[in-house]
Amino acid sequence: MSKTTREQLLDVAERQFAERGFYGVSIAAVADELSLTKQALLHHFRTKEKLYGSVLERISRDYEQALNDLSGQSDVETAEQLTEYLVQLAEDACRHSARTQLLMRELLDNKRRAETASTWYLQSYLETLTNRMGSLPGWSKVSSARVFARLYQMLGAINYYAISQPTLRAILGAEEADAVRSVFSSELRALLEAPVN
Amino acid sequence: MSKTTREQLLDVAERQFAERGFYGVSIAAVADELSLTKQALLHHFRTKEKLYGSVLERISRDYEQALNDLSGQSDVETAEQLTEYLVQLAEDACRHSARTQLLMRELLDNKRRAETASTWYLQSYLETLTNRMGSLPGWSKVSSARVFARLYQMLGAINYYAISQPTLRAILGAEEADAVRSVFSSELRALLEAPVN
DNA sequence: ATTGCGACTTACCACATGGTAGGTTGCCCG
DNA sequence: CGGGCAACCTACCATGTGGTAAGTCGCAAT
Repeated sequence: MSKTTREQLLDVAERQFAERGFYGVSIAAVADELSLTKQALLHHFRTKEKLYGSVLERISRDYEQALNDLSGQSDVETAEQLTEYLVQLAEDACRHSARTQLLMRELLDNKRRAETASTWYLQSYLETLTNRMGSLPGWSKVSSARVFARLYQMLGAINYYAISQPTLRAILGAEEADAVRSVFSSELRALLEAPVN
Repeated sequence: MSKTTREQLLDVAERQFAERGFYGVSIAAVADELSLTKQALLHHFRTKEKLYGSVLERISRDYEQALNDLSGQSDVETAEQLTEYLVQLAEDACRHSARTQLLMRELLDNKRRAETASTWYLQSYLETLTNRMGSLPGWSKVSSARVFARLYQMLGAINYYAISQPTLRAILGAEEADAVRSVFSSELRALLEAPVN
């Protein structure tokens, strides 16, 4: 059985919002891509804001689930597990760059936007990761601010690189961009071995 | 003597584009903030795209100059100099977060946008930095792809953190956010001491 | 059979947008 | 004094936008 119309609308909206941002997308354009009228879209999502919110909600649900799946695997965390998780995260971020882009846009916009949907999901996600990193052997005696700063630097390195892919391909050329990509994970691992203060 | 109208328009446009993105800003709103009509704005910049381009151009000019200023100071680069430059960059990025936000938005958009203005500036900027990092003692025998990957990770950590400031303040609370900020530079320095492959 | 309802449609509207056309004003230069 | 020009202005317009109103159609339950 194929996807429901609602699901397909969310797919298209997610991609368009990622590419052009909230204001750059018209609901008519989203509906049009499925050969529907915009009123069909408005039937499923009463307003444009609601559509955008649903897209965000779906992403946050997926992320949270992915984190829970990984979380359940073992009680004690080793440095290797966290490292592998972040490496995996980087690869996912590059693969599903649309979602990464959308979340980056949300990060830029949510100062103005009152909705706290993504903020809340980010909150629990960040808390979980921070706690896991803080409970690592080397980090046990470090202040939570330092743990968080370091974690956020890693996330920044990953997400910034992910959304830069098209640009990098343009300014470095395809072969050099591929070369960078092939060593990115290993450089990320090296970063994670940086000394702890 | 005060700034020219054109300069003031660029100031306002820069801030609004940073806050709401290209599509989220109307030229009328920009002009209105200076108690002008939008036709006054259209007199100085013939189209909205041209206005946006001029904003980008001004930023790129400033960045390039800042890099040149630093570049002229000495011929040989030490690891400490590069470190201090990046630390300084991080502080500037947080202080002038509007510009950082605008450039991040441009990075997200320029896949669609044909203008290569920002891409070109990024290109020479990145080349310069990569060369400087590659000529450091520890990095001399490393492939350019690895040098670039590592550099880009640092830039990602810096810029991502800079644009996240408001969100972090919201989810961490003011005091914890300040605590993170006060240790950010020192954690950045630690990152730069990560082992070289 | 009839009712109800979800999934759509066409028709319409108020409004904001980017941009054009054609002034008016004031200042500098000959 | 007078021409020209930069820096604005009012008036206007075509287009696209999000959203409302009211209907059609098919199907499932009563």
